[in-house]
Amino acid sequence: MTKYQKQTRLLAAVDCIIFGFDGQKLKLLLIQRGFEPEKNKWSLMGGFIQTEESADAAATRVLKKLTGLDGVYLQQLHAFSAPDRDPIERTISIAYFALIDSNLYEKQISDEYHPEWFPLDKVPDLIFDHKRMVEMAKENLRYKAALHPILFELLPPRFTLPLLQSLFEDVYETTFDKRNFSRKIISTGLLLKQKEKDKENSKKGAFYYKLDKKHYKKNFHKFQHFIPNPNGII
Amino acid sequence: MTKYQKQTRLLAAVDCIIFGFDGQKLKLLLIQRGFEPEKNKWSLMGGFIQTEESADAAATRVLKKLTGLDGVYLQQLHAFSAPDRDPIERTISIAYFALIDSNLYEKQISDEYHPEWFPLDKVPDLIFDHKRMVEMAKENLRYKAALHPILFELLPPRFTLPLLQSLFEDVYETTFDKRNFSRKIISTGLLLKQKEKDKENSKKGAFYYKLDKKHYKKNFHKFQHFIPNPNGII
DNA sequence: TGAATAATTGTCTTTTTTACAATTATTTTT
DNA sequence: AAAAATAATTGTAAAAAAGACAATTATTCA
Repeated sequence: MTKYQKQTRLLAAVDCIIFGFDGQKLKLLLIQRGFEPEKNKWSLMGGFIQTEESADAAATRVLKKLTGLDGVYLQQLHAFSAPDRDPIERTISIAYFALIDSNLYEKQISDEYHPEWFPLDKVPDLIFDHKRMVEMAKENLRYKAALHPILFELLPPRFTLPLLQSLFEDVYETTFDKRNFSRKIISTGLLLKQKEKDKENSKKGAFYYKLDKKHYKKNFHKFQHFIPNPNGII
Repeated sequence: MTKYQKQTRLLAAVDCIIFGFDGQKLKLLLIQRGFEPEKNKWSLMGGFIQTEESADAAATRVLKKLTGLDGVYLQQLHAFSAPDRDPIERTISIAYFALIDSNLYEKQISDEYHPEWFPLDKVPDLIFDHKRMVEMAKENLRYKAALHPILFELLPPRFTLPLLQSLFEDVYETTFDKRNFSRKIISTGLLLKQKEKDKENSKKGAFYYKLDKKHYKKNFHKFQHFIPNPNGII
């Protein structure tokens, strides 16, 4: 069989922009790079794509290695490929972003990397083009979360409306009217009201809600805008 | 300096999903692959990323090689990386999609590839995972065009409302009410009505419109949905 | 002059969005 | 036990956007 003889081979990596919400602020999980170049500088968690591994599989592996978590929301963001982005050797990096409930994350699992959570407005200098990756991920998160119910991935299974609203407000750096917010959220039909209340954060207590998984999957791709029904679903 | 000694190097390519509109139908520009494996099978136009070239640059180069066109709308779609996607040797492909006015394209430029335009509902079998790339590009085009004024990239500088509507109808495989469509389009403030009419396609003639470039750039990123103003612009 | 053709335009109804504040449940304090 | 404090919950009216629906207009051709 022929081969693609004359072409350049190069390294391929993945990097993960890991968003987490601790109930207060949206944060980013960063590590201290464990090897040269730029050893001990802050960095996104990443890794090289292995011989028999897709980029998706590599990102899943890398994410699990750092957080210990499976089944996390993870999606490809963008491939970064400037020839000089890694000074040692040409490397293409496929960036992914992940959304996790940061309460599930246990630091102990990967102490090897000295991971830390940073609020989005206090992200330190990052190696290579990781700053740009983070910027793009933030932009994409806002874009996507305006149309799809993905921010729930950052919350525990049971959450209150005030908590949900504070998450949205943090993501979009704005405030919403409580009445309008709850009406809009409830009208999506995605939430199931629970009988129990969270009594930890207020005297009156706030009802818990859960996602209605059936409607969640069915409605995930829905959106309306210029085109009333872009996917022909309704 | 250290090197990333133990890692696998692999091939990196780009593939272009080229959409064109000829005034009637949205079409896809495909080529007949010029080398083994799968020689003479239908394929997306693609090429390997060169040593000193980013993926964006490679996609631009490849697109120009086939169409002769510069300054075309081109955006990264997704990186495809299944280990066995190319049977000869492991290759990651970064897919891009392009939007061109197919009247600008001249077949002669690249007769080497025997390129042909195919309506979207008559796309032949394609090599490797190119079918999947096309599916994803169609989906992404619909998604994005519902929120951003990118379909204009498929039209000549002057176009009529009936032509614009037929393009939207073709992209979304549906029909729109003429009155509501024009009201909505005009209300974006993106169009400048011209004094001349197109008299070729009807007795009455239809007024030409042009894009208002200033508003186009300013409003490109705007959209409204769940979040009234996700980018804090207004 | 009339018929044919396709572009252009208007209104009413329904739905969605927005702006805005009083009431309720519970705990803490007096 | 009553009152105060705190935060959650709920309603309504006005404005804007979307949707349904058909008559009129400009032009060419017979």
